[in-house]
Amino acid sequence: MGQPATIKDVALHAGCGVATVSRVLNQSGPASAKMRERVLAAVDELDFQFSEVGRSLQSSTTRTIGCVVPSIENPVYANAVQGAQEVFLNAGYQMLLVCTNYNPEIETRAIRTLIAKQVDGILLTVADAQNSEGLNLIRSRQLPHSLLFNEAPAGQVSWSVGDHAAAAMVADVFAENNHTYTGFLALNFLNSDRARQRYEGFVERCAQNEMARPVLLEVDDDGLDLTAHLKDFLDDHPSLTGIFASNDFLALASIRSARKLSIEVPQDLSIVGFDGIKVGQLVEPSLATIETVPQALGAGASQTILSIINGSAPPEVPLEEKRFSFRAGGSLMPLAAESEDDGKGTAFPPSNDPTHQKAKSNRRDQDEI
Amino acid sequence: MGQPATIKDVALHAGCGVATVSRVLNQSGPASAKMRERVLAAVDELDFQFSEVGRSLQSSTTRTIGCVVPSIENPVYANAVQGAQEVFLNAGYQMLLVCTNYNPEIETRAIRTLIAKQVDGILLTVADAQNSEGLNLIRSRQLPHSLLFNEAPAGQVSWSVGDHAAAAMVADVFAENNHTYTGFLALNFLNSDRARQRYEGFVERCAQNEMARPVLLEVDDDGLDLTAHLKDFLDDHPSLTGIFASNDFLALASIRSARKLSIEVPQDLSIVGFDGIKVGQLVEPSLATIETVPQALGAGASQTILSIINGSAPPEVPLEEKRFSFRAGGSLMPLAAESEDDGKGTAFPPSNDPTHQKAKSNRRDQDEI
DNA sequence: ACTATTTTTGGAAACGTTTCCACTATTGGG
DNA sequence: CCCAATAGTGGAAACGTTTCCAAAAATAGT
Repeated sequence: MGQPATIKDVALHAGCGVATVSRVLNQSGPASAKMRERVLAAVDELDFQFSEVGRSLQSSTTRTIGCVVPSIENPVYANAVQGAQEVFLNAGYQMLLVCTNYNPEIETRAIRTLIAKQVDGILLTVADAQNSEGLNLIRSRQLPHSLLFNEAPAGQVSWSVGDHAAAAMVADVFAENNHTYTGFLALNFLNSDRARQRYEGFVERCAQNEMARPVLLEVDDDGLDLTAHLKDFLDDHPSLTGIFASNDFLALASIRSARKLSIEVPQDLSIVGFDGIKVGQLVEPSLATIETVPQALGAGASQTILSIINGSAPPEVPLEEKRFSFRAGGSLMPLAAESEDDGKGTAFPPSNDPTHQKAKSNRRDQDEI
Repeated sequence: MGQPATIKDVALHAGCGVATVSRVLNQSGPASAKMRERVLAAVDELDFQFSEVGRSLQSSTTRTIGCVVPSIENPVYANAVQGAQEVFLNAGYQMLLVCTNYNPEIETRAIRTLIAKQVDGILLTVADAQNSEGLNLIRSRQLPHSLLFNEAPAGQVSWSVGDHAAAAMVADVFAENNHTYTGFLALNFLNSDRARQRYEGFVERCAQNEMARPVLLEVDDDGLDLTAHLKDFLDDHPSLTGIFASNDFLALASIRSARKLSIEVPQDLSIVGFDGIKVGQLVEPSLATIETVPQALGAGASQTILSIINGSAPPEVPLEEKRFSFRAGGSLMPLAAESEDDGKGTAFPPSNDPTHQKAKSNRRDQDEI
């Protein structure tokens, strides 16, 4: 058995024309019982399976979707990709995955190749949605696509967390807990429009809350040795009481580094993360963070692509409050109010805010231990 | 601009035959300077790109590799997939990814589709390597492939951790730390031959070390509420001093649950994980675990496939000691020796074992805090 | 200038499908 | 028993490439 059998082999074996084989197997036309019988027997005999390549050429459809993300080591993307691939698989599509490692060059090349492979659609997270060569290629070919995690430039759909608003919520949380001097810890600031949007949202809302302008600490490598950076940073800014880390790993690494520097979290320093990865709830202190729903976003974006393909109505992007929420945790501690009304009132979030209800119960959960 | 341009359009535009266009663009034959000029101009004009589908049909090669893994929510698989995809991308291959969710049925169907799509090779982690329908399909078609994380049945290559031996090493570590009564905490025992092999390796080596037979605690859901399970388990087996969790998440969840039950880790109960995920080092207590190198395994398995394809010598699977090592952590504590030589000698691993050197330094690292 | 060579060129087949269309059996009605 | 429908069948074109091969054009050698 050298080369895999083709439809011609089957036809020969069954003593009929290829058209008949096609009709029988696809049930796309009439066929007598005997013919059906013989064809099926031949198929069995030869272990025949259609070549999707031949089919694709003829139908100019590949039932394949491209998926371009920075990296799946980040559980946020991993979850999103998993959600997407599940939707695609159920719809009979396969997914070509490319990780760009936040490298715009790889991004562009990958998109080129995907187009050449004639994917039926592309799901993508680009480094910079405002300025992505690949995205332009996709647009100019009118290929069905959806952005994921990027805010869309114009009135286009995109399945993103709402980084700006989510970061603003963190500023609010800090404010409610009487933190005034905060820092923003960023990784990959240059190559990620997400990080920038979080920063902007945070800075803006801090200003509105009459807090000091957050100090930016940018780290470049993904290692775990934040200690030196953190030390310098805190030495330079001794009045800092809270740090907003642009993702949960960074937040956990900060907690670890702080511990090494004999800085207690949350007593000496509060830390809030972003993403809401699973382990954040398993650690001690548990991580206060913005909880997001990457799998849902991935699934939604996939459905958007599918509906563009088959012309049905695309799903609505959920409201922002469905896309993120604040998850309280032991890494954030209220500061004693230094003015205004009763200290306790502001120290704990008001109970009429559902978002914070969760926060509260979580905190109690912890105190039990 | 309706349909994308084909080579015929280019030929028409350039006023030449399609063969000439093909030659110019592929640099696969002679072409005069003027011709080259004209063709290139036409390509530019029409924004032409070759259709890989047409090419695939003609070359019976797709430059696509299938990748089948249980899930990429698990960082072990995510890392492996990432490593693999990088190797493939560098070699000019794209990767079709399917997550099976540990479901053998999806696994089989996915492999069928991949074969139909004429992938040039398949990288896969199956639920059960001894008994995988999909794997048989691949074998019978002699499709280049490599197993990942599964131990290969016969003398076939497979890039696996060496679960049996790694689990045995955990038994040794428990023994060295004077733990005699241990438990094995498993998730997905039924659907994963890896978990079973770890269990076997652990049980066997425990016997050799004259420890009690480990008690098996099987949990089914992936949630975080291990508390009830753990309580029942420890009530049933009060003499237990150590638990080997079949992955790090389970280990972290156990620590959390123990804390809720007012059981101190490691003072009252030692816990060892498996996989060596990044966060294990960020938490307190840090997680004692088997550290593995999933990315390297993914990359190696990919290279194996590539060399099968182009007939070059496949890379050697690294020795077991390169594939896993014990990483010490605060979640494991030596028990006071109840007999034999000086307590301290067995309490800490012997220093002539390189594996444990690392362990030791890690532990010191922690004590510093 | 005319042949012998070399360099360029384009037509056509092949890859594995689907589908249109024409053709051949089969059936039913008179 | 014959003709008109109808059901079943197969040939061929098309999808977008590459590549073989023959033809054409350019060059070189007398």
